[in-house]
Formats: sequence, C-alpha cells, structure tokens
Amino acid sequence: MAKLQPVRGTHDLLPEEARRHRHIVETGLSVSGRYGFGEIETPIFEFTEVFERPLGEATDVVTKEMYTFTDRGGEQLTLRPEGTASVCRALISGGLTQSLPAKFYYQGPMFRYERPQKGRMRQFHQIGIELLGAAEPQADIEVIACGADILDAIGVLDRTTLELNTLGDTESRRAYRGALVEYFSAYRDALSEDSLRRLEVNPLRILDSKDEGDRRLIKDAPSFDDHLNAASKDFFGAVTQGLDALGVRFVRNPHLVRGFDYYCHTAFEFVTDALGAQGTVMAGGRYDGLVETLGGPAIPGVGWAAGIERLSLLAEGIAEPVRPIAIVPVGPNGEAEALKLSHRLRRAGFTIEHGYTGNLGKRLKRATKLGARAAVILGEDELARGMVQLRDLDAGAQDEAPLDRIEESLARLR
RNA sequence: GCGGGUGUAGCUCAGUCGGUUAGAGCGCCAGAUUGUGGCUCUGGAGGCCGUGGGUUCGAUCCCCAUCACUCGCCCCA
Repeated sequence: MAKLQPVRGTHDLLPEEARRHRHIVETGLSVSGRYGFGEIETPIFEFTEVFERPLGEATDVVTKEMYTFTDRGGEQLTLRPEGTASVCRALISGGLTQSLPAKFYYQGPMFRYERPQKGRMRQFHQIGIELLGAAEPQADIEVIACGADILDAIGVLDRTTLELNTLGDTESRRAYRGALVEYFSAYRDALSEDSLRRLEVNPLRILDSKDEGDRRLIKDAPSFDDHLNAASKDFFGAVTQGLDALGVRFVRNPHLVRGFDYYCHTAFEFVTDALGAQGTVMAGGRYDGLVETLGGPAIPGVGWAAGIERLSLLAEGIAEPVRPIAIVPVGPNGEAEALKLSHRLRRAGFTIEHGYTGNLGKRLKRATKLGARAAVILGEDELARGMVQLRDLDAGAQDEAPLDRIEESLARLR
C-alpha cells in the first residue's frame, strides 16, 4: 500500500473520474465552439523563457513552483505551469499573427510544484480559451460569457459567483501602484510579514490580504477608481454594461488582483465557497502586453483558464455511463453464437457487455451490477428455432425474439 | 515555503488504560439456486494496524523521523 503510490500531488484518473473529466473537457469544447473558438494543443513543455518573462520574474510560480530541467541536449525546459504563454508562443511560431483575431480552446495537464491540498495538485488539468487580436471590450464580454455558459452547461454556474475588477491600462496601474506603495510604506510597522514582502513584489496583492491588521489599513488605502484614466474607465464601463446586457451576473471586487504580471484591464474569477481555500474555479482577464513580451508583435489578448479537478469536485452527478446490453450464452452452442452476436451488435452501435465465465445466474448478476438495461439470453433450445430470450432487466419481463432481427427488439428498449 | 490534524481490510470506521488468534458494516468470492439478476440466508478470502528507527520482557497503541493525505496561511485553476 505505502510502497506503490503515485508521485506526491499527482493522481490517477480512474474510469469514473476520467469520465467526469472528459465530460467537462467535451462540454468546454462544444460550448466554446459555438463562440468560434477552435481547439489548439501545445506541447506540455517549453523553453523556460516562455514562462519566465510573461508570468513575471518575481511571481511564486516562476520562482519556486516550476518543474524545470535540463534535457540531454542542454536545453532549459519547463513543464507548463499554465496555458496562456504557450498558446501565445504558438501564435507567433505558427505565423497565425496574420489572421487575427484568433480564438483558441485548449485543455490538458499543467504542473506546479506546490504543497498539495484538496483542489490543488502538482499535476492538474485545465481547460481554457484565449482570444487574441481584439482590443475591444466586446472581446472581454464574449470571453466571460463563454466561460459562464460552460459553467452553466456543467451545472456549476449557480454555485459560483463572478467577481470582476479592472487593473486599468499600464499608465493607470503604474499610477495606482505608486500611490499604494507610498501609502503602505508609511505603515511598514503595522503591515504583516507577508504584506511587507508584497510591498516589494506586487503591492496590489496587499489589497487581498486576509490579515486583520492589514485589513484595517486597506480600508483607508487609495482607491483604484481614483487612479484610472479615462480610457481605462471607459473600457471597464463597456465591459460591465455588456455583461449586464447579456444577463451575466457579477459582483465588483475592487481587491481582485490576478497573479501573473501580464494582466491588465479586465480581471475576473468565478469563485465558490464549497472548496475551502481553493475557491477559484475559473479565472482570467486581459493581457495586452503578453505576445509582445514573448518577442512577437503587439497583439492584445483576453482569456481564462479553469481547473478541471475543481470543476469536477463542484459538479455532481455528471456523465452517467451508457447502459450496456448483456449477452448471456447458455451451453456450448450458445457460447459460439454469443461471440458472433456481441460482435454484430457492437458494430451496429450497441454497447455490449459480454461476460466471460459463469452460469446464467452469475452472468445476470454481473449484468445487473454493471447497470445493463437488458440481457439477450442464448439458450440451446431457442437457438435451435432461431430464437433468443430478451430480458428487460428493469421490468423483469422476458420475451422470445428472433435472433436475426434482435436489433429491432433492442432498439425498442432504449 | 510556514503552522495544525489524520494514517487499522478494496471502501467507511471501531478497538487495544502497551499483552499473545485485530473487529464491524458495505463491497468481493462461493453455496442455497448445474437455464434466470435485483431480496434473503450460509460460508469464505482479504491486514508486515503507512514506512523506518527508538523505549520496553513485549509496540498497531508511547517517543522520534519519514512518507502520504487533509485543514489553514502563502499562492493559485
């Protein structure tokens, strides 16, 4: 038991959980497809620089959470900790900058060396969308609406709250950052240890502190709205109006700050209180400078990522498996016919469970356990007349039916 | 990375004030029922009591370490 365990922070997706993940991934694909997003798949590792610069040299993810290694050719590579930087790199690498706007949906594993908790793994899975090449607030609205639609389709939207904020453009953010540093620097003695560090690394983060003492200071801290320039205010106004028009409900959270350096203007999170400390289920925002940071042209972008494990924890009763039809032979002649019948029905699109051993009783028992809808029983006597027994396992009723037209009888059971 | 909690059967959990063969329910296997499931009854298999070390005549129990999970912080999906 203790001997063979998966690596800390990783886990197997056993069939039941794999089915839930697949349902989420496919729902994301089909809903985002209706918004014009097409699937993209990038490698799960990249040159380390792809993540280092865009995410921010000082962020936790870059400084201590990346799985970085040197390969046999001496290259510095990193297992992707998130998806946006890779997609932007692919946009540049693939010459897709010529056909903007570009809209991508992705899904797959991400890697961060963190201390595991419920809803927080070292290898976890995300779905995400990125809309590149549109600087208009309509893009932000569409991206958020698409996310809300996916959450709704999975059945978790009503258990989340959309929190929305603006980080303004570069000018506004620089001004606000300066004002915050000035304000909090006057209270260095009162700030928590964590926030003193934030003062150096990312002052905006102090606003989100849970420390009591910090919170008292935050109440009187300068407000972002006072430092937003006209363009930033207009942009945010357009986004909120658009969401209102679409009926996408949100609450303004002026303390919402995104983790990575590349964000600007719109920042949002769909949060829940059902998952303990890991309450963020889907998060994203606008990142106009990212593509340029990677060495490409100045292409604006907006997108989000959602944690599949967290969505799966929140979603209940999704993805019931298809109920099979059990094929149950009796006697050696039955065995031979059952093999052929299973094959024939599978090729005709039926889901077939074909037990390998046991008498009639055993096989029916197993069929019931597997949730079979019906059983086709092939007995010697009936086969001699070209017939089989078709048993409805829900109703407990049973009838004879011709073997060569059994598909018709089964179709009626659906 | 920091602080707390928990590790006993496949699952959920009892239990031993340190004492020789460690229990229950569910699940699993088999039989009652060699051509009829779900219900019921009977029987059975399955545990280095997470791992390593220490204390002790003796440790699943006490101590230390370690690993894993978990809660909060940090951070984030």
